[in-house]
Amino acid sequence: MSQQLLSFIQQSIAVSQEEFDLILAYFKPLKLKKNHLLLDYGETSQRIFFITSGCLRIFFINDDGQDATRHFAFENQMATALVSFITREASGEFVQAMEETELLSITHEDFYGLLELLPKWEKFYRCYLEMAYVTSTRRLRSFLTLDSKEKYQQLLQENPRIVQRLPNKMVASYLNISQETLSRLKSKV
Amino acid sequence: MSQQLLSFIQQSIAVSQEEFDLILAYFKPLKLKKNHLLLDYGETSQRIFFITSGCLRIFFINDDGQDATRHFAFENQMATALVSFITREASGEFVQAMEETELLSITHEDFYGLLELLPKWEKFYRCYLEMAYVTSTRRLRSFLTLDSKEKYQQLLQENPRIVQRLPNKMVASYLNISQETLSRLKSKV
DNA sequence: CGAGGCCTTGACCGCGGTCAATGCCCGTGG
DNA sequence: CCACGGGCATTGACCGCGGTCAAGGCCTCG
Repeated sequence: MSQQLLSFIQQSIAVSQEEFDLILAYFKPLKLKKNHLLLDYGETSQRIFFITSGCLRIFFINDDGQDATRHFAFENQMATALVSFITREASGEFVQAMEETELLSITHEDFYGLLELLPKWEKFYRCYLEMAYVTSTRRLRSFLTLDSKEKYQQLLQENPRIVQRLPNKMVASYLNISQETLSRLKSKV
Repeated sequence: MSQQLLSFIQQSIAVSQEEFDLILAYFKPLKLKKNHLLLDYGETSQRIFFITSGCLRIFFINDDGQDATRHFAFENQMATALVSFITREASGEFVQAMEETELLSITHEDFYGLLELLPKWEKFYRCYLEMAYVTSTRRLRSFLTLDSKEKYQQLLQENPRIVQRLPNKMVASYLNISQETLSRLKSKV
């Protein structure tokens, strides 16, 4: 598990063994059952998670009680309700385990503490934010320019794992279309 | 003009006069006429801009030739086609001056060079990315959970400047609704 | 074996887009 | 200074994508 985290970090920065030990000390392992809610509406996101196995889902719920999925994160990815994590305000996002999931979690305080302690952690976080921003903007673009069929086809091409691994209901929520529409789309192609 | 940039930087980090002189040396002033296209489709975003007066618009064009506005940036804000700026890939986004606009521009090379030269520039950029991410995700959320009327009302509340200062056509493009729909919405409320 | 959740399919409908006509404002040139 | 033309806003008529509601079948898990 810690090996996975090391590899993930080394995608952005080089760290020595001592530096990694320092970092790792702040991460606590956690094991979740399927459907466990890690963060509820109105709570402030106090931790960021590195997933070693399983899958997390980050989603909104709108006024009618419909949910809209903002993001799926799988093993070897980092995730949280990032807006609340950054702003320290109550979250409009939920975080939930889609499967039995194992992760390493670090608190906001320790994470930002590392930014002071270890200058290269700034770079690590910056790289993470760059990727998160790129992902978010690509997603924004797909909603601004594609119809539901095109969104589904793009998802199949760029992120087939989501379609393969998760129930239709969740895929529909990710594309922001109804389950029925997704079902009809699939039967056509 | 340089005073505006200094204030902007000092919102995230404290800089000495020498540090600011070092930074400022990389920024070149530029004056644009209304409608000038700063970045065209397929070009790679080579510069990031600090606006001292005027307004920039960052937008996509979809297959039917319709445009969808991702962002408006006004005086005392920084902007660019950030995805292309980060990834160094050809941009799917356009950047255009909405009004006569004056700005300070720095190249990608110099901007990333400063990250090495000046450790606190990492923090400045990180804070900028945090804000950009929060803005982008809030916007994503509004598309995932609101209908056109709600989007317009939210815009009126959170960013009235856009409605006051820009033509309807541009406001509609920002909300990703047709000009006609926006016109009907306005006449009702 | 029963119950509940998920997927599929059909019928219906409403939001918002498209097309078209008209009016208004404004910049440009004769 | 006025005449003209082009871009923008408004309004009406129409329509299609995709949502909602409902019924039925299937699979999973207790």
